[in-house]
Amino acid sequence: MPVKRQVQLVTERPHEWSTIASIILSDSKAKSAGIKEIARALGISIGTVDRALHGRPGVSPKTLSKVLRTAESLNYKPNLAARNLKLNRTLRIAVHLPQEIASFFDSLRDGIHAAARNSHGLNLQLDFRTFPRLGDGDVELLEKDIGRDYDGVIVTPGDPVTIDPLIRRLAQQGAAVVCVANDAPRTDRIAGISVDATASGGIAAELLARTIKENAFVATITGNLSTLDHAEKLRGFAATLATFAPHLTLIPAIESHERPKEAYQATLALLHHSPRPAGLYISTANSLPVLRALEEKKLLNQVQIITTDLFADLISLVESGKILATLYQRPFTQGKLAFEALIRFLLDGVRPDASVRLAPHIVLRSNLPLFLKHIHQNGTDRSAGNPTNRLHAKV
Amino acid sequence: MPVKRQVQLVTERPHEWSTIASIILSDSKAKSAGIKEIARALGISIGTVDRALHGRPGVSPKTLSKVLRTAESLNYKPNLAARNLKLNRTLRIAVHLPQEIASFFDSLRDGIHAAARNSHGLNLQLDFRTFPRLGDGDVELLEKDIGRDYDGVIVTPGDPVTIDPLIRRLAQQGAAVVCVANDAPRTDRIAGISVDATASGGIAAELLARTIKENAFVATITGNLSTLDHAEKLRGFAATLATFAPHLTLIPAIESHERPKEAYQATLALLHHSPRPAGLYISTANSLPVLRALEEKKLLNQVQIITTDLFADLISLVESGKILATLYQRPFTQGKLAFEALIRFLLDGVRPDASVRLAPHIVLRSNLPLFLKHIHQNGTDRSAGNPTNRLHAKV
DNA sequence: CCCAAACACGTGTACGTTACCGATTGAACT
DNA sequence: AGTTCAATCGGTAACGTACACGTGTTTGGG
Repeated sequence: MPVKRQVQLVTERPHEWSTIASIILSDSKAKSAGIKEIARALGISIGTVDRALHGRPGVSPKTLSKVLRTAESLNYKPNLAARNLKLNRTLRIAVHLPQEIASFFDSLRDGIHAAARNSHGLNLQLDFRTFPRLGDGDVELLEKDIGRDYDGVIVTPGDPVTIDPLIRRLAQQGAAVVCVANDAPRTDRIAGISVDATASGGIAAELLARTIKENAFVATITGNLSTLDHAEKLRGFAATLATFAPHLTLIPAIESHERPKEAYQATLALLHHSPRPAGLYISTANSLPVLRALEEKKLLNQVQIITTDLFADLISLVESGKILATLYQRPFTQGKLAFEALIRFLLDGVRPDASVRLAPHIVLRSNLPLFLKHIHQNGTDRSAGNPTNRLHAKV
Repeated sequence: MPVKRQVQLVTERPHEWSTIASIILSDSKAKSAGIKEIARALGISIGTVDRALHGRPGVSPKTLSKVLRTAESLNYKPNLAARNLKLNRTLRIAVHLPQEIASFFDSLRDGIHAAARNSHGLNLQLDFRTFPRLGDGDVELLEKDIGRDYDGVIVTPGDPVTIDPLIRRLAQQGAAVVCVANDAPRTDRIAGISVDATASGGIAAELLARTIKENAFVATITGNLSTLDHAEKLRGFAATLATFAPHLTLIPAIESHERPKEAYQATLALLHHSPRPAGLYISTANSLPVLRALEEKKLLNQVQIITTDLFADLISLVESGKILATLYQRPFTQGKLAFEALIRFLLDGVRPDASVRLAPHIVLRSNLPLFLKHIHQNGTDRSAGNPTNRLHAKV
């Protein structure tokens, strides 16, 4: 059963909790006392102390202040184990992620699992919901969970027009919503965890600028400029280019709309541009059609390429130097941070930073091996190996 | 009071715990039962069930197997809150870190704090020990803690000759030791968390190789080649250079022994090398004397520089492009991971990977802003602001 | 002045688990 | 047969907290 009321109560009285938090982390010299000790110290009953500490009615102002004072002086620290036992709260959390781009979202799920594993001593119910892809089935699935009284929801918002109202309804209903991999800033979500898209574009531009020394053209291939993430990447790219790389000229962005064929043909068209671009920034994870076109034209070694994210097919291209760098968006970390922020809010009432922007990892040939252990192989191994093994492998 | 016996017991019987872990993370459909339900189902007492589940003596083999079977079928999941309440275990953990290089180790401490904050529902005692610098006071401090019966110790090992025996004694005594920032592989530490030094060197070489196009010399300035970390960085640097950058020639490494004056003068001497090196990799965090020498000779813009770590004085140099990149060793993450691994071992008996090698962050001009929030200002603000604020600011 | 309402506070129970003390059994030995 | 003793198991207190409920005290209005 969910614990709405309790959670809200906690949220309403943050001062008590922040005090407690600091006490927990304080020096070990101070022995922490329980509710019983402070009752005995004041010669009153533990019931009164309990009411006073929780701001419940039925306690006179004098005793209230006395209790609070001696609680402070005795270094009162609530025994969370006892509290959890008594309340028998089980946090219910739903996770809505797409199936598509498995290399990304499987790692993200792993990150959530890893964080959940670390939350000892509280029993939680984690419901993973999977829909085919962003914009395809996500709305229906999320709608179903609205009435289910979840304590928290982790979600990757796709189209703001359809998803934002749902998030607002969830929040209004009392659920804490954390966005991951993409943000929905115009909603009541308590946090959005994602990679800093502007910085991603900036890094791509800086790397190209440092690699290409002569005057040249550079191009970008993106997914969909209507999504915030892709637009910001492009803005960051263009801005850094304009500021620090006057010798590079930017060709207008090409949208692939995440369709392989369109990406492939747009790339072929791009290569006919005169003069041919010397650098290329592919800001969507769907880079394979683009790379295939380049390969067929034997231009993989002529054009400096920056890609996005990391998956099996990219590895050899980075190893061989055909890709200058790829910007890894750290899905594992994103999932872990999202879960931690959610739990911390639900349990301690601490509001996380509204938007957490991670630094993408710059994957080069020389540090590539460090990232391979995070990479999922092709989807087929999903059934092989028992769950325990998979979890333990991802420490 | 420490919980040695309990912990060891758990470690001896990992099968039970891994089963439980998988149950916790399993689908929500399966309702989890308590010790009471399984006792009732078998018509025996909860005392017997408890003994059976924990492998304690006094249970006949038949009932033992019966209990284990029905525990499995009923999806038994121990209520950790109740367990913690009853046992009233308080984990005692000591953290031994140097004072020096505050920008690094303060962040590391913050990471430990952040992870500790996330461990809800268990009361732990965190004792931070601080000594002046590696090799100066660390041995004495660690020796004092050997008899104190800690459950776990996080330590940055300096000189293996003096520290390794202490770690061995700690481990033999029952404490779980996690090394951080530097490893002590020839001991019984359960894990070592650090940045992949070989990759760091490789990245530095690759960045220089991609930036410097013509035939040239490159140099390295390191701290102390006798420490594993610095030696590995240099090996990685030389290896990548040899493999991928035939146009760059490596000047023999210069050791600063972490002494500013020595570093300064060695740099001046280096700049008289003919031809003057076009690239420089400073693999120690003590890069300021080197940079000062370069500045005085007006060569900051002539030489491509890769530094190590990130602190206040480096920021403007990265911003202005005088430093090509700095390799950030992510102390916050190191501390967080070290603590998480330790807790997971103590509570669940899960042995972490013996050595975790993090990927360093490549900090360029374009992604520098993303890292500034982790950077501590100059030491003076340490006293300002109450602890609560500092903790909450570092979400 | 009295009764009741409002208020202040104490008491008791339950949460699930562990640790401990007895109770019961059965076998071995005197 | 009586005694001892180990093996096996049941029963229960206690961990610290939350909350419902009961008791005692003050207040206010008729």
